[in-house]
Amino acid sequence: MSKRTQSTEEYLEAIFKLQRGDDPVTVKRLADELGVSPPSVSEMLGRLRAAGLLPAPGEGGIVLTPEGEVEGARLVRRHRLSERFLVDYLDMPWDAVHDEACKFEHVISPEVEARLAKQLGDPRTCPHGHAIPREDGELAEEKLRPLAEFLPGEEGVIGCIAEEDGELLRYLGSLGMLPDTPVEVESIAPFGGPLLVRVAGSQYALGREVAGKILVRA
Amino acid sequence: MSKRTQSTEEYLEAIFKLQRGDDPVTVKRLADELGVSPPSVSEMLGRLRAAGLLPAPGEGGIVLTPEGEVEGARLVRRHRLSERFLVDYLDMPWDAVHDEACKFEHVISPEVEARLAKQLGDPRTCPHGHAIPREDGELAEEKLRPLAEFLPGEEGVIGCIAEEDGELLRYLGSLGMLPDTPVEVESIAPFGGPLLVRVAGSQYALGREVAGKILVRA
DNA sequence: GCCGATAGTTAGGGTATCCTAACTGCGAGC
DNA sequence: GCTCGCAGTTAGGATACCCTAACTATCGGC
Repeated sequence: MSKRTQSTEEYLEAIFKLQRGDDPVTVKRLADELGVSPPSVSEMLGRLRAAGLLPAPGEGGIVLTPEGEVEGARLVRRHRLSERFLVDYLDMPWDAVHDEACKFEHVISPEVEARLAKQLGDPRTCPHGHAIPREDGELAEEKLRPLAEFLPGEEGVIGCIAEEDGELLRYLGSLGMLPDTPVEVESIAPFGGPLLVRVAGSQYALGREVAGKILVRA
Repeated sequence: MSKRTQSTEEYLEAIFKLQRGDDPVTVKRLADELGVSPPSVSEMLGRLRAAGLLPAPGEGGIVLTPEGEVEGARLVRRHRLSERFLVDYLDMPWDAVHDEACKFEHVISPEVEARLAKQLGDPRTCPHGHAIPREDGELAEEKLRPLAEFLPGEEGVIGCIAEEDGELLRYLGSLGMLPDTPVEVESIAPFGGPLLVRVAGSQYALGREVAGKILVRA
């Protein structure tokens, strides 16, 4: 009733994360997210339904049951705690920890999870700024706006980076654009051109694409 | 050429460990060690041979190739480093860490391994006293004698406990019989009876079975 | 020198996971 | 209102595990 395979956990987590977005969760999106084929997803959804993690047969789209929700949150919690651990204790660069944490999240028992959280000082966010769900699955989300939507003159504080790709994180890190850093949009070039932003006294030109990944507390 | 499944790694590690004993490694012993059936072992041995971790087809019994040897040592290293981490950083009891470490050892990358070792102060042994192989696979083993072979009046210092069962470890822990603790055999009851040992000023009666699991530096 | 026990392998299945190819079914546009 | 395209499922197959049952082969006695 409770030992999930690693694969099962990966699907659970992916559904949980997609579910928090605005768009409905589809087979296609899951397949893309997990890098598998649509039939593989269909098949696994069947197993998840059988396990009571998704509502039984026909209806309601792909939405986790309360049980699935809790387990998904738990996995996200372990993932983000692992990232914090890798950065805070092992001193790894923030752009390298996502992939490692993907493996760790599946081997952390409740006991280890609890001790790890305590030892890390019960962190509220991962190194990329995402909130860490609580043990009971509660996830306090702030409403954030992509920097790309800011108007010239607006300012805010970086909340999180909506991207786990190491390349981008390395780039942003080199600019000092980490969570909790104040930013201001100074001007925006027309025709989809770059944004001129000011960070810690320096000025940088950011493409719209990149600016869309930077979520800011207004 | 280099991504092993978890199962493969478990076999590798088991062969590595059995290989350091005096008896030859057999299908039967592996099956017992891993809790699987002999045919499953045969099958996996075929895969290990195909992967170059065991010598090719017919000859030489079950002995790892140099490559297999290094990978096996590496897994043992990760396992024991994990145990140290769980005890030293997360404060877990020494009798609970083996099972957790069995899971961790498969998700630790070379990068994480190196940082973990450094952060823990490059420990030489696991919490149960077993030597931790070096990165290159070198494993410095001391020659130890089971306490059960000691004669009355002999003394020594506990080297390691040859058992990962939590029950026994909990018991020994409660007696203060941890690695690096001095012990003396005071007398031995005849007819396979218990040994009377002195540890840190207290006297305990240990069954032969238990005393055989306590390996001591003479 | 044959006999039974034991180790090991072969044969035949089962599950979980993945894939590609082919089919279904629904809505958008003309 | 028909058709094309895309999402999703079904069908069929592969691989890595694991198992039990049955066969082989080998070794210690007598």
